[in-house]
Amino acid sequence: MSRLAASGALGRWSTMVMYGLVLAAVVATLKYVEYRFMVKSLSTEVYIGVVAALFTGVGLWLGSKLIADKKVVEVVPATLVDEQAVRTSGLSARELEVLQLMAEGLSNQEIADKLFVSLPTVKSHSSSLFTKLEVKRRTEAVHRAKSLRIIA
Amino acid sequence: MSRLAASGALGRWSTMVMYGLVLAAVVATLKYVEYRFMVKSLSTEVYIGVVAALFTGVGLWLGSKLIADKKVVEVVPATLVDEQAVRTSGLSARELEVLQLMAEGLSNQEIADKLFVSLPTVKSHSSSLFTKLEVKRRTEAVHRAKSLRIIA
DNA sequence: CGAAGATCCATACCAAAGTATGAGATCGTT
DNA sequence: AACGATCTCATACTTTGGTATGGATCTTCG
Repeated sequence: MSRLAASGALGRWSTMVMYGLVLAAVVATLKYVEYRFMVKSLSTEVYIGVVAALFTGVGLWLGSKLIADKKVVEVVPATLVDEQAVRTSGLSARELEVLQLMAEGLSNQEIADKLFVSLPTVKSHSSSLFTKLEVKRRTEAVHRAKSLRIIA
Repeated sequence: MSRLAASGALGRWSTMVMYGLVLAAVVATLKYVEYRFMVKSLSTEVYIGVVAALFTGVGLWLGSKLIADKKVVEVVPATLVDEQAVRTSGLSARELEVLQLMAEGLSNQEIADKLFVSLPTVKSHSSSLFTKLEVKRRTEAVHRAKSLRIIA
């Protein structure tokens, strides 16, 4: 939905046209005001101020149309893993696997079966994994890993 | 994090000041260019065009700073508890407390200390809690409770 | 009032988790 | 080739987790 909205909101082409038209309209309006009220000497600074304000608004509007939605698509998956954090954690591939299965509530024996290794091996991975995450228990490891976005 | 970024990114006050300074700088620059290159008649339209472009950029930038982050805070809280699920689970108040502390990685002893009860009491709550959630281990309980949105 | 559920605690016992130590095999890199 | 890291496994031991059983209050509700 967001992706469609982002790309479909405004084509590059029509955006440019609209843009030019708005600019022209602003200038025309200012000239008109100047003429209509016989104010010969509206200073350049005033023009610039008005235009600046107006186009800040335009930029804001454009931003909400083009950027906001895009940001959402970037942020929503933030509930997932942060590759950077995974690398920083220093966990090996195997340790990460064990950790993920732990998070799903599996016992060491079940993990061993699923990975086709022995129970001592899983315990070995567990211990080194706990050390790297600076925790003492599996539940703590899971909690920390989730808060660090190392696992989903 | 997002909340801090959203409110701390730009104070209303400093925003206005920056804004005025940028505007002043732009006008000054244009005047300088006009003087420096003896271009007496840079038309008002050119000024306006430049300023419009610049401040569209400013608006865009502001938008990305202020709007994007705001979107984030709207999206994130979607991951909370489902009161209905909590009631349906049949967990008592105390069992729920124990479960929540489990999810934070605390040991039974730590939970006992935090709730000012004995270790056997916590074990008692744990066991009945496991039965109600139909699990055998605390890690499994936490996993299930989270998927059911019984806990955050 | 009496039954039901919740909370609290205890003791005992078994299962699982975690630690310590050591060691063999593989692999990529210096 | 030598080194470090990873993966594997084992054995022994300690700690924590979980079950079973039972008992004591206390509250709520029909």
